[in-house]
Amino acid sequence: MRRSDAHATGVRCADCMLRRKRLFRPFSPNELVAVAAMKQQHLVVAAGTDIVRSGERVRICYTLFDGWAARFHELKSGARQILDVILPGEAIALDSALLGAGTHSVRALTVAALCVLDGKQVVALLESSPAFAADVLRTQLENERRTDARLTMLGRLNGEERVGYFLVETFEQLRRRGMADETRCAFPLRRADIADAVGLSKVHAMRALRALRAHGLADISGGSLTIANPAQLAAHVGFVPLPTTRRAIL
Amino acid sequence: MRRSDAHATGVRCADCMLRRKRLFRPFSPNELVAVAAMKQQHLVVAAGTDIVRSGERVRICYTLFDGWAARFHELKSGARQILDVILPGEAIALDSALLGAGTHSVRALTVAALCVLDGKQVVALLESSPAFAADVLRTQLENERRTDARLTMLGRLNGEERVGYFLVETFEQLRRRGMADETRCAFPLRRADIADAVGLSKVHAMRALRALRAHGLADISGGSLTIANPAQLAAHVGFVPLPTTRRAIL
DNA sequence: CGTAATCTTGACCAACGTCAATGTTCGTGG
DNA sequence: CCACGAACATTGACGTTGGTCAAGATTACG
Repeated sequence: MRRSDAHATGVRCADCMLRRKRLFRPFSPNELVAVAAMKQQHLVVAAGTDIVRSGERVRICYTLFDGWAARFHELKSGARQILDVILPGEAIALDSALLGAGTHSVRALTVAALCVLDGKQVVALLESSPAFAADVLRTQLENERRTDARLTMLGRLNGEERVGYFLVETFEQLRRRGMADETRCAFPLRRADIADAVGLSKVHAMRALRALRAHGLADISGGSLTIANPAQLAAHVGFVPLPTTRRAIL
Repeated sequence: MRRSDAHATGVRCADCMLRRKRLFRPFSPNELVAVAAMKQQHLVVAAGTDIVRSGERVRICYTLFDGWAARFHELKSGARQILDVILPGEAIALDSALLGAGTHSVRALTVAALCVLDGKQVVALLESSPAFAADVLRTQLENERRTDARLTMLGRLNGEERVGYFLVETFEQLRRRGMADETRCAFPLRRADIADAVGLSKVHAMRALRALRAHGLADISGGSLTIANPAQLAAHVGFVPLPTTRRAIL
């Protein structure tokens, strides 16, 4: 990461508002101590900063504290595939702490605040606290279910449906974090990001957006997304929200 | 599952040849005892049998002992997306033991032998043995990396590349299990299965296969797959084998 | 106020899906 | 051993979806 883009601030884990959200698993006092101990610093990076670069072997992982980021692959051809959007409370690069050099990159989509965690201590906590390890596994299995659904979206839906799916799915994730109201949320992604997430060219992603707008299903303008009837859009594209489980947060 | 398709046989975990493979993590004696205890039966099911059906809430999971299976989603439209191919040693429905009712189905592609495990005991082992839980997490994170690569394949490769990718990826998985020689392996999938795995129609999957054959990259005939030069095909489609890690096996 | 980035659209071409017909394989019963 | 049917494989023809190129409009920002 380009440290020039970063500066440190301070927030105590015990005071962290994120942990209080219903979406996340409450922490035992011991675990909170362990997590606070492994937290090395609090970083703020500019939009566009690469937080993690594929292939780098760094024994560090992160929790996204504030802002948006995207996990992605970049092909030799220059094409990019966004694997998923990372929202506050999600772990970043947990895999590289356990498996070594990562296979994906992560880029901040907005100004982003990160908690920096020492990978070795994360592994140590996982290997010493079975309840915690089991909860992280549960969270990871839930991620797999979300990814399975995205595979199906990419393999089996047409352009308009893919974009619609991506929008409701993201909207739902925001809603669970209290970052969206009934029909509206912030949406900082550019058209090219949407295209890279749903496997379309930028031009065709545009057309899909136009069609969704024409059908009264979704509209992006001025950096915010409006979905008049989320349930209807979900039904239209076959999105089924996963049952809420309390996610592990580092 | 249709029990009529199934019958019981017996194989002891301690004698299991699968566990001896380098691909899998060796077991501590205690863990082996715990796993042997949670193993309820050994089943053999016919090709085509649904081992797990999406939405079913069964507190049971499986280890595929022998044969091939596929994890898939089925849309209301009747379209099917194969999420991945399951080979011997892989866990089936582990997610439903930890998260409840599954979101995917699993179907046997060949005659398949399964170890049936009691979900509650699996969870108990995970929550009591931190080293084991961490290893299962590692395995799951590795699965995520494989799935990430598949997302990229679906989103960014053309038909011929997608089929080629699917073939080498599967070939590599077989090779690691000692189920393939240098250029050849069994390949029991039908054309429709390939199409459902790579997000193409059956007709177009056929054309992609024809192109791969014409280019001397891959050939399927008589139930077996030949890849003259796996490294070349891998390079052609951008497949990068993951570093081998010892996978947890239940 | 000007420059660069992004958004938006039209025109045209390639990739992919659908329909439909024919060939091939394999299992079953005679 | 052969006859038959069912499932699967293969291919052509044609329509639709999505990619590419290129240009103009709009926005963000110094």
